Amino acid sequence: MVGTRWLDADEQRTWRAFLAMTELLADALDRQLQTDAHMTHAAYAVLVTLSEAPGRAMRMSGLARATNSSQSRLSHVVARHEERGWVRRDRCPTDRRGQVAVLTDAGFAILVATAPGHVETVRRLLLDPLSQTQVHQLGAICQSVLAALDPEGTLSSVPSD
Amino acid sequence: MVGTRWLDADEQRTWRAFLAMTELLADALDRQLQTDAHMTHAAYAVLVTLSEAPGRAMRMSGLARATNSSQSRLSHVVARHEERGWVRRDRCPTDRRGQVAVLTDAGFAILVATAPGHVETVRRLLLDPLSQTQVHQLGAICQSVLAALDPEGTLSSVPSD
DNA sequence: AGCATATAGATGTTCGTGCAAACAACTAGT
DNA sequence: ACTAGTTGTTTGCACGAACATCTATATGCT
Repeated sequence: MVGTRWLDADEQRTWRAFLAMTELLADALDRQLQTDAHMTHAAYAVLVTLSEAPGRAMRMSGLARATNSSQSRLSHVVARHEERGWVRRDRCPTDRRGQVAVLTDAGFAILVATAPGHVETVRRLLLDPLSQTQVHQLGAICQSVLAALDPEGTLSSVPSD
Repeated sequence: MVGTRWLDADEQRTWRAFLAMTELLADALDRQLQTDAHMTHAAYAVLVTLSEAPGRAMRMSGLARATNSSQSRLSHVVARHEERGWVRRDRCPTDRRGQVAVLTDAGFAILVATAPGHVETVRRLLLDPLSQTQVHQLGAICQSVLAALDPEGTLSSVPSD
């Protein structure tokens, strides 16, 4: 390929700021969850998603999609949660290959204990520094990029309306 | 703590879209670099940063700061680069504790070969889906968040003017 | 029915990263 | 010079994540 469309100075700045921002933010959030709740962000996402599901239960594959996780990663994450007694695995009644991950009361309690600190961190590091207008702009921007990343809106978790 | 300021529906949507967007984007970029260049993003960042430094050389600690990496991570990354002959480690003339990482010609050649594909991916997945206005908005947003994450602008790499 | 193929999920290996510890060399105060 | 403390860097270890592989069940086709 001959003509690479390089980034101009402006795009360069935006891209690098974006990169630094997302890396530092992810690091900060991971560290918060790790030190306060001995948990990965992937692990936290599983608890949140289950807690919002009907019956606090979900098929493994659906849970994987909902948390933007590979099946392999989810399987490991749920295995760890099971060892801690936060999640239980039931056999799926309609498909004998399937497993249903169920959030236990202990798991829900952990989430209740963990969520405030996490939300507070998200607010402090991402939302508070922005004006309300910027928050809206950011929302629209993310939707646009998601549409490009995810051609056939597989993300039921992020409705656009 | 009694009063957690939970996210309202709007903030919730924005935050989750942001989360999904950054995760999917990072995954896509990592995969691109991995399959096309057998390289981590952290590894790529080191090559880029060195290539822009005077003499294509930089002290380890400065390189760590410039790439938003921990010293430990940088040490591992540079070790791998050294094995591949892309980077060389010289002793620092002014401080005998220090090491200077130097990009070799081979390393520079790899970067030249890798950059176009990477830039193309960044453009296709992030910049192209956005209007020019949105790119500017995103830039401003990132600067604001960075300021919060990084109280005393340690990031010389992202000037705000 | 019978076979190929696809899907759900688990497992093992390999690799990158964080953390804490180790060590060397610099700096400041005595 | 001597100690105390700090800084620059590397290293060992433990853990999470990606990828490929494997087993079991389901589905489609003839």
